[in-house]
Amino acid sequence: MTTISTRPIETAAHDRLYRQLRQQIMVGEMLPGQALTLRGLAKQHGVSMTPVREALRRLVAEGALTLTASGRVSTPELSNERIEELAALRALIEPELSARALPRAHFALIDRLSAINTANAEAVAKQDAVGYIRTNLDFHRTLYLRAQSPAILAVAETVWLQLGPTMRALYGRVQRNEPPRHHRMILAALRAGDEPALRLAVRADVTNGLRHLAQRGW
Amino acid sequence: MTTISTRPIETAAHDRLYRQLRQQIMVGEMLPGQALTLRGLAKQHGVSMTPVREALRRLVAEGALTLTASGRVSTPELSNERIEELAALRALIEPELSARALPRAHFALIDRLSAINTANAEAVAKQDAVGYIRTNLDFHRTLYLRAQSPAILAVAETVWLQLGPTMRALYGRVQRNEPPRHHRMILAALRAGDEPALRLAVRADVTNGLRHLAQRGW
DNA sequence: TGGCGGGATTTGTGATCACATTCACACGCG
DNA sequence: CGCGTGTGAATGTGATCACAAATCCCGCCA
Repeated sequence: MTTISTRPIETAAHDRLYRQLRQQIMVGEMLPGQALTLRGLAKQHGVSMTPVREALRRLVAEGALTLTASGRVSTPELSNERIEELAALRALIEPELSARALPRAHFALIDRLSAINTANAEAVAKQDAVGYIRTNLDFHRTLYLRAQSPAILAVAETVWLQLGPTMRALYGRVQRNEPPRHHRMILAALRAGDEPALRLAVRADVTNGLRHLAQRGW
Repeated sequence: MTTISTRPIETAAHDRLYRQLRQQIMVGEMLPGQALTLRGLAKQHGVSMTPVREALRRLVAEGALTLTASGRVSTPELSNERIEELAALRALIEPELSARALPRAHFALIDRLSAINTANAEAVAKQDAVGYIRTNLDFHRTLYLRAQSPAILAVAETVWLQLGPTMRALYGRVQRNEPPRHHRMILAALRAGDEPALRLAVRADVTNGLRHLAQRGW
């Protein structure tokens, strides 16, 4: 409407919108079942329906959003079975990523992980659900980036994305009083260079958080 | 242009196009590096650019197609490292799927798997690369469907999709003279109800086919 | 009072157009 | 003869419009 510069120097509008929504979904800023409309998002972001459509289509393809029979999109309300599957995927993939990262995990990385863990503790203290999820995922992503395995990491992030709204709904009501205890075990295994222990710690960390989800009556 | 029925009774145009392209890519009907244009596909399928855009965006999101910096889409030319990662993902995920399917794998299923294997052998005899890939994937999918784990199966299919063009490029030049020998081991393990053997056979089958890919100079 | 029917509104889908960038190819200079 | 360069074609992006289906909501009838 205002500026008709169809291809800005930076990134395309649909791509910016995609990234923004993806981030919001992954860290749990949206609750399960929240509806999104093309015109609503378009007006909200000052663009036309076209880029919104592309961004949503992309997110639906990744499982970040679900599509009703009539084409409406909303954040997913996961069934118990689906949560179990996603937890199983995390338990399969993330130990592998951590093992691949291990040979390249030096002191500087472990220090950064510790710092993220501290920020996580602060989010816990402030009862900040979104902050908790974000720092938790940051912890894992920072470690896995060292694996130099972008394709595997992408799958892991897709799983996180699908769990985003559900994680928020859970962590929003479960009273937490400390950061994940398994994070310390992960750090210890990294320092020791102990791959079996690392795999176990990562698997425990990943399945522990999600065990609670499936137990509640979703 | 002709029929202005924006929402047909069946499925949306972009969805039909998506499925068709996805199938073509997965079974290796397209070679790596093949370029796809919006207007070209639109004209080819008798629709406007809009549904084509959505179908392509979706396929790109799934990794079935890659996006150049200027927004052009083409089938991926995978690096050695990426092939290794995708093979590792298959090796992680598919044994799990087979193990989940095992308790529900009765005679009827094993018979169907044998039939698919026979069709696979015919494809080998006819030097039909696409037929080989299709029956091979059918073998795996038919087994995994019994796992009743749609989220995990979806991830596996996404991996297959990413490997599609590359598999074609490989199987098109490697002379095969028999169906995968591991398929018989899978069937034997299913009949015996032996989960460890099944996991091993599936892992071997999955990594065996792709080991050749990484060895060639991609 | 509760469910149901019908009209108004909302919403997704597809087509078409304008525009800027990118690509391809051939021409011309060194 | 090789290589950069410029021009025209091809391509992706975004906006806008028309249309039909889905949804919502309010009033009516049992």
